[in-house]
Amino acid sequence: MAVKDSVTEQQIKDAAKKLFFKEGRFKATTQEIADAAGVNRTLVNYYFRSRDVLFDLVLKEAKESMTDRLKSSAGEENIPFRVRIERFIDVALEHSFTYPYMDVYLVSRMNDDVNHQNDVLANIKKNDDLKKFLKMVEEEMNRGTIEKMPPIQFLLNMMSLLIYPVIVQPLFKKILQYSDRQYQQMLTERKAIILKMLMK
Amino acid sequence: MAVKDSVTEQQIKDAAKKLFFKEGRFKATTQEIADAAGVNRTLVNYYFRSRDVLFDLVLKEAKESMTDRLKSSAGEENIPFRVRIERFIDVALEHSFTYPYMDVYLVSRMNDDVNHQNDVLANIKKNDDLKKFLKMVEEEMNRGTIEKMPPIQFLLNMMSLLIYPVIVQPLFKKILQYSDRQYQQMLTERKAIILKMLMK
DNA sequence: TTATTGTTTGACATTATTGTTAAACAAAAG
DNA sequence: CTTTTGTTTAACAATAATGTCAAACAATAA
Repeated sequence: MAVKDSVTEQQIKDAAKKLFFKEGRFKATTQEIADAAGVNRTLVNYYFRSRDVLFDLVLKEAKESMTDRLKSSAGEENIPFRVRIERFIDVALEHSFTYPYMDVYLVSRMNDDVNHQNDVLANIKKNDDLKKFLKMVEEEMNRGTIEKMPPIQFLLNMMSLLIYPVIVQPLFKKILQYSDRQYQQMLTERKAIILKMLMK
Repeated sequence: MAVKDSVTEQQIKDAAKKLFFKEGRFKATTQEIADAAGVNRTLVNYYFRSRDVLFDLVLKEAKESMTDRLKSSAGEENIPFRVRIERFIDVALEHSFTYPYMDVYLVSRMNDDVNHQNDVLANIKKNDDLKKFLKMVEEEMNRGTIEKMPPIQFLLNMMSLLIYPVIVQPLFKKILQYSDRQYQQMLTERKAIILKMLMK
């Protein structure tokens, strides 16, 4: 038995994630992924059976990463709502610096999946954290610290303000002639702006 | 000479647009496009030389459609800023009902292009309407009707609040168990909400 | 040492899709 | 009527990527 155990398997998955989420190379072939992992191409088939299985696995982990981020804002502790939102913004920004292309990968693939009846989306609905968060939002509206509206609209606003600028990063960087550094700086500036827009 | 002139060419382009922007089938093959247009597959090559030429053409038109929408808000007429924003929201919402997948197609393709050094993005920067719009935003901030911030952040906020919910439509429809009709309804409700968030 | 087990590799088969070409076709012009 | 021009078609070639398989390999267990 080799010492490596399943190091190779992890290397392949990590290489795929790096290509997708850090470099935005969504059309990477198995050959390119194998090269990035420094292994033979057929090992992708050996460990994951098929390209699609690997891709769906990576997509699943991206999806989980997203719900985890929401969890960080809806978590159990008894902290003020404003702090929750701040925490969510911090987590989301930090995440977008590490994986600038994950969100756009998600929306692209979700779209494909709806057409291809994959069930990657299937188990999303049973999301208790979402319900919990929406309930907190409603309470906060009754308390008067945020504008009254259907709670789902508050969630949409928050996600929009945070994630859209990350998704359109390639486009806007070109339009504004910003460097990576400058764009990140601008995203960071958004924390205060977003907070002001969300809270009264 | 055939009576049809270049009807076929238009049929193919329209079929591609329909598949991409209305149905979200971004991975459509030339065969599928030809089928949707009701013509022989090789006519795609006859009229457009290659698949990529057709795809880039369609992308270019989508890009123009986007800048046109911005123009509708930065246009010459001397109308109040608030009305401009209202008009932009109306145009954007209407557009999203007709072509629900155009925005996500844009961000997906932009991303590919950055990696593939296509120059579809090349001529975007010379966008006078953008500058004009940002200038108006700045004036409005001095007038005190909108919160002070770097004007580009105002633009980002507006685009985010409008377009993100359209981009994540497939995902959110699933999560919320909404029908097309319900989701559209929710998007329409956003007009008042977005206006309130953008203007003091 | 030699089985055994899991891993890695290269050669090959398969598949899917695009692009090319020459011939058939249709309609108007000469 | 036949020539010309542009359009359409089917057959074929080229390409690129995935997936399979048997053999080679490495390391431990027997």
